[in-house]
Amino acid sequence: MTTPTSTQTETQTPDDFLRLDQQICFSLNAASRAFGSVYRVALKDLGLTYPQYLVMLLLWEHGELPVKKLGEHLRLDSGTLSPLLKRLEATGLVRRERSARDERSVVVGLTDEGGALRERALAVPRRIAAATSFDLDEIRDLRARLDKLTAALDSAELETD
Amino acid sequence: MTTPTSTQTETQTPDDFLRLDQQICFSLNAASRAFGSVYRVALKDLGLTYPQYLVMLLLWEHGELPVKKLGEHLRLDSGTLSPLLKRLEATGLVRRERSARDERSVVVGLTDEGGALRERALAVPRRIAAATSFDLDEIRDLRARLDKLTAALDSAELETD
DNA sequence: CACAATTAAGTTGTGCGCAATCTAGTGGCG
DNA sequence: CGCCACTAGATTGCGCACAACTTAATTGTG
Repeated sequence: MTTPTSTQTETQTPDDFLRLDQQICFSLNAASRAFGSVYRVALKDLGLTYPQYLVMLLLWEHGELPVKKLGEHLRLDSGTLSPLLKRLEATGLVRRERSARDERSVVVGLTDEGGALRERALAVPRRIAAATSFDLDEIRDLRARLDKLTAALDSAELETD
Repeated sequence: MTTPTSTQTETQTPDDFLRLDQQICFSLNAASRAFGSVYRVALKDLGLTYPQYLVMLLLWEHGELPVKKLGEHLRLDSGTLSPLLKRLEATGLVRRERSARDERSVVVGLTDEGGALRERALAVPRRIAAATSFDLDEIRDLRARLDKLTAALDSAELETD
């Protein structure tokens, strides 16, 4: 067993801190991956992965966006987006062209096929919502907490400490 | 802009469902990745990635475990664990040997170096906790909700539907 | 005991996430 | 104009997550 000998003094590091701290990030991770499995099934007949689906959501909403903007919305850099977009282009859902105004920028838009896929994607959210068995208020509340947590982590990262 | 023409009838799929549903899983994902960045920094001088750190936590707590048990605790299969453990073995923190009782099983244990690393790891939780700026109750509550969500997603997945 | 079904790890292949680096275009500013 | 800092994307390399498959050991059942 090797039961930790909880020192329990006023200062830091009581022995089982090494379990407590694991909790929140691990739970987060586990939930995220569990969602992944559910989305994987729901998105299978659309031929999309979850990150690809997120890109398509943005394009369905905004019509077209430069890679930079996609990255800002999704918190992803070009190292992740470039190959992902290349795959979406290869499957014919997306079109990429360099902006005329700024030759550095690449604008991503929908092909007809990509636009048409939206119809079939409308069934996805309901399937996901059913799988969570959370009501909308619960979801909203949880989301708010998570966003607050993310913001805290982001700003903590900036500090040199 | 292409503002969706919210149909708003009684049935499902009001148009912007395609944004709402993104929310919870995306927030989850974002929080998980934000944690990843913070852990990456905190674990850097230990020479561990976050998943490797989780394995070490289990070994520090339990002494040694078969790969199967590690996978159950972490929700990971051998496809992920085998190469990860091989890397930990290569850096000298971990020892792997086939069980004598069941030759199929591989038991993972700590080397002296791996055991010694625990001392330095004790500083990690505090750094992480500081970065979240959440108090313990908040953490506990959030964790409970996430675990409930994960359980719901897991059981939903089993249903053939 | 023999042999099929099950189980534990490992392997292979794909895609994501991210750091680090590279390329090329843009925008100052003297 | 010429040079330099900056910016947008792409590329490379590594590790994780997971599906699908392989190999080898074990268990159960006739």
